Amino acid sequence: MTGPAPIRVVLADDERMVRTALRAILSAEPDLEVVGEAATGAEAVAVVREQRPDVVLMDVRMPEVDGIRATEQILAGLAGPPRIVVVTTFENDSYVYDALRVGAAGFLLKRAEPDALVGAVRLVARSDTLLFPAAVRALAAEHARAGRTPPAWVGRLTGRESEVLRHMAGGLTNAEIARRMGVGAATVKTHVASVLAKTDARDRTQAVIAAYEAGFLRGT
Amino acid sequence: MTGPAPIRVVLADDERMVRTALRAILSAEPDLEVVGEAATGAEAVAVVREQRPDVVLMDVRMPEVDGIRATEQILAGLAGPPRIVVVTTFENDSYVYDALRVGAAGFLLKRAEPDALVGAVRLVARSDTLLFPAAVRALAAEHARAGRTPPAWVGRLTGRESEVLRHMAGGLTNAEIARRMGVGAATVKTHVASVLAKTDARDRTQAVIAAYEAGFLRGT
DNA sequence: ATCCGCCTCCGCCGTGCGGGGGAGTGCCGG
DNA sequence: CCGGCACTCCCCCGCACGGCGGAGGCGGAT
Repeated sequence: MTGPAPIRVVLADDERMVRTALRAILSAEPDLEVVGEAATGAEAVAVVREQRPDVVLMDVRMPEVDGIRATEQILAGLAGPPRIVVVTTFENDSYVYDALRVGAAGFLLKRAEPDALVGAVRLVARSDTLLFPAAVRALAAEHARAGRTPPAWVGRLTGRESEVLRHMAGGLTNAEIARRMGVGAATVKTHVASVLAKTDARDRTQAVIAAYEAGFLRGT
Repeated sequence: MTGPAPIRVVLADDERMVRTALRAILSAEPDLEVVGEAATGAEAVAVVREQRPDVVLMDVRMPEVDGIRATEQILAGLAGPPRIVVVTTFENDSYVYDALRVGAAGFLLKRAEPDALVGAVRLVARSDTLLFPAAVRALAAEHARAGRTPPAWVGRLTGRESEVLRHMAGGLTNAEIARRMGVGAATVKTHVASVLAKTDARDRTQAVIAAYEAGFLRGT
């Protein structure tokens, strides 16, 4: 039942006390083994390169090279890179996005229960699962807001009108749109007028704003 | 050491075989207890209301009421709602965003290892941790793209110019901006001209586009 | 003391833009 | 068969817009 090969973990945090605490928590588990520690980002990269751990617990705030950059370097430079769990103190830390961007496997709060910590380490070591706290909900909520119900006018636009609106949002003048669409300038004016009416805009600027707000330009 | 109260789990999936498999996996763990099953979203809501579980494993695709809507209803209607882990088959499922939006505590793939599954259940039951597969990386990457390096001109704008650009992006005419800022129309024209020059735009529409593209309106 | 950036304003001028009409063509569906 | 819709194009008009040049005050930096 017990895997003979323990999960090898490296700790990266500038505060010695935090490292000690983490080590104490993880060492209590028979299937976890702390194989290295680092106090700076640069050190973390070196230790990981040397120890080849399965999981890295990486603090975001560290002198010289921060945890994000260190994560980036580790994942970029190694063949079989470890799973990196970014650790931070505050929930509304904007680092979550950075952590995700650079390919961190997870994101944990320092205030998390020890149980959650060891559980997280086991999880990222064994599967392609990411761990994220409530902050991610904010991200998702924002995304949901951006992709919310498109206004009714989007569906009412005819093919030509949509095309014209797209060109308007590209910053083209009526004459340029006419040239690109192979029609007369007067025709474009008609379409623009229709777009303005349907978007309830009084000028092309407001129409373009409406297009952006509605996420009308998705699919570029 | 062992908590006497097991984690109560409800399974919601339209395929009987999946439910059986999940039940088998979870029942093998002494600290987990499957207290109910549901084959539709509506059923899931009813079962949860009755059983008050700690965790719900919710399939996204279900007849009548899908898992997302069911999650929404459960979290909206109950006082002490359970943690809901949304389960799906495919990784690039757009449901991740929906799951996050409606407040699901986690997101798991059916192809995940049994170990990961039980680990996930324990984790969401005990802590405020979210579980997400690689699909979230795409979300983050998109967010990173949207929040990429702001163009140089953003920093070059003076206070007044920024204010004017913000109003332009609000769809106001020069006269309206002048009124709102308590200055003369000529002054606004000057600022607009500066903005156009710095944003390399030839008209206000292009300037507004630049503002949107640069994420200049963040903080609204 | 000097310079420079920012903010404030003033004119003039050309034009792209938007509002208001009208009008002809095809196509689809009742 | 005819009405409705989308697409095409035309006219005129008023004006907000943007380009140009100029000017004065005010504060911080050198």
